[in-house]
Amino acid sequence: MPMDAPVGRLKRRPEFLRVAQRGRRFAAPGLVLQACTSAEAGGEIRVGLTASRKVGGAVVRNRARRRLRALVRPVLARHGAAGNDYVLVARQDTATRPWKSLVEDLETALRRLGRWRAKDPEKAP
RNA sequence: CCAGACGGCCGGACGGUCGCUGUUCGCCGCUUCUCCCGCGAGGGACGGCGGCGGGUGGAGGAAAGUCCGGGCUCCACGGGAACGCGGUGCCGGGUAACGCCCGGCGAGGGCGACCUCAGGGAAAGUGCCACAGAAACAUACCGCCGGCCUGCGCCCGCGAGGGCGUGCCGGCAAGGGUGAAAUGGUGCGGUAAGAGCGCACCGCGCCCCCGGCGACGGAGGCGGCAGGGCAAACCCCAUCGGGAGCAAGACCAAAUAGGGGCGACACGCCGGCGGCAACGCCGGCAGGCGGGUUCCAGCGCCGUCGCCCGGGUCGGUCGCGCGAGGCGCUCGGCAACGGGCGCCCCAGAGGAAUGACCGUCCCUGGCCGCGAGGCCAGGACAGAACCCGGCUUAUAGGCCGUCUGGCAAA
RNA sequence: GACCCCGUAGCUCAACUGGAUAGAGCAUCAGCCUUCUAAGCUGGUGGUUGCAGGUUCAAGUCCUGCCGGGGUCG
Repeated sequence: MPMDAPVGRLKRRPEFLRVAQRGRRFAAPGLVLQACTSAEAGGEIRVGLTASRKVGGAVVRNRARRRLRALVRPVLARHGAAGNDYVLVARQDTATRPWKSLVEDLETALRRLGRWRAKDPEKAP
């Protein structure tokens, strides 16, 4: 069983701004990932979710944010490097994109930002 | 069967794997205050927090727009009235209340079922009615008629006389023309020409009677028209309204700064003010502290430490889910709605949960196939933020009931 | 949560107290000028006045309900 990192939440506006300004970002078709090393995070990883009004009405925004949250446990907590703050930004296609594509979007985003963690934890030091 | 009118209802269904959250039960761990037992170490009770497991609940008919009406909370206010401002406006009911709903009246539209609209006052006053037109609320452009008449001019005629134009005085408002609108409409009589001048019918106003709680409807008589439109122009009349809003409001309460109290230690000099005094306040000097060190000058600060109190910010808790509550039956009422009885508890988040993914089924469309069927798309409008009653707006598709007009059959 | 303001030609703005073909500048089109272009001159096109109802003889203007922008306060 892979070791899932404990997941914290980003809630306040300064935390989002810090990740946006000091971190790296990668834009996939279904989502945008921003990542930033964080001393406050410690051994866990912290995640923030964002869906702006550009994405759609309240219903569409809620759906996009819920799908992004559903991505956190099976992908980000399992494969994301600990000690980082992540921000997942919803795009216009987030609510309608096929689920498999959305998973691949997040995986390639983690790889491109150098935050990919191997699936098998026993081989890691 | 076709076309249509009105009213009501639903707002995909089932299953699986992972999650979030409220509540409840059990077990485990930690634990402040309070209470109980114990000399004590400690144990227990009620709670609180965390974890695990089980049960159970978890977006809408519009949750939306914020257009009205309330509950609730705080503020203001002795009561009432007047003024101002804002809303509402046929009548009668319903309701906690409403600008909402129901039933009825009136006007307009539709073959019809039905739909749409709305108070009174223009004789309380002010104002506006462009252009056109003579004139828009007071009048006469063209016109019609009479008189002066033997006026004047022209023409016709042998003549008597006649015609046309024109001047003055007077009568009329029928016709023409303008306009959205021109002083009731149609017909007959009447007249020099006309006119409600007279008459009949219709309209209008007043009076009276009948029906109705009423808006109003109907019948009769009288008056002869008593005098245009706009009050979603100002206004008058009637009636309603104190202001703010859950970020209301209440409670708990870090760090820092500042305020107050108590205790310990420290506490010089001069001047002024108050006071009997203890003493307090102010100003100056001295003193102490502040730059890596020393001196001088300048600047800033002024008892020090400890404990406590109150206000208050971040933060947290409550407000916050039993209510003008749902569902069923029944009674009264044409209905809106109300009464009675029984059953039920039905979201409470906090950057913000109520879901993510997969499968089967159900609709709709396209393609393939002779066919059974298969494949691929799509399934509306839209997300609670203190809560109710309405209104308005958005909405794929479907279901039910009543009624109207046709066609066909019996 | 409580409010306010604005929507007029492709763009920027007018239209008095309701009054009749909704104006102006830039842009655009055509012509003149020039060897050509620009500038200049002349003329033209271009509007469901955000939408739907209502009041009125008449609505960009008044009333009601929507739609879309922008802004204020706590």
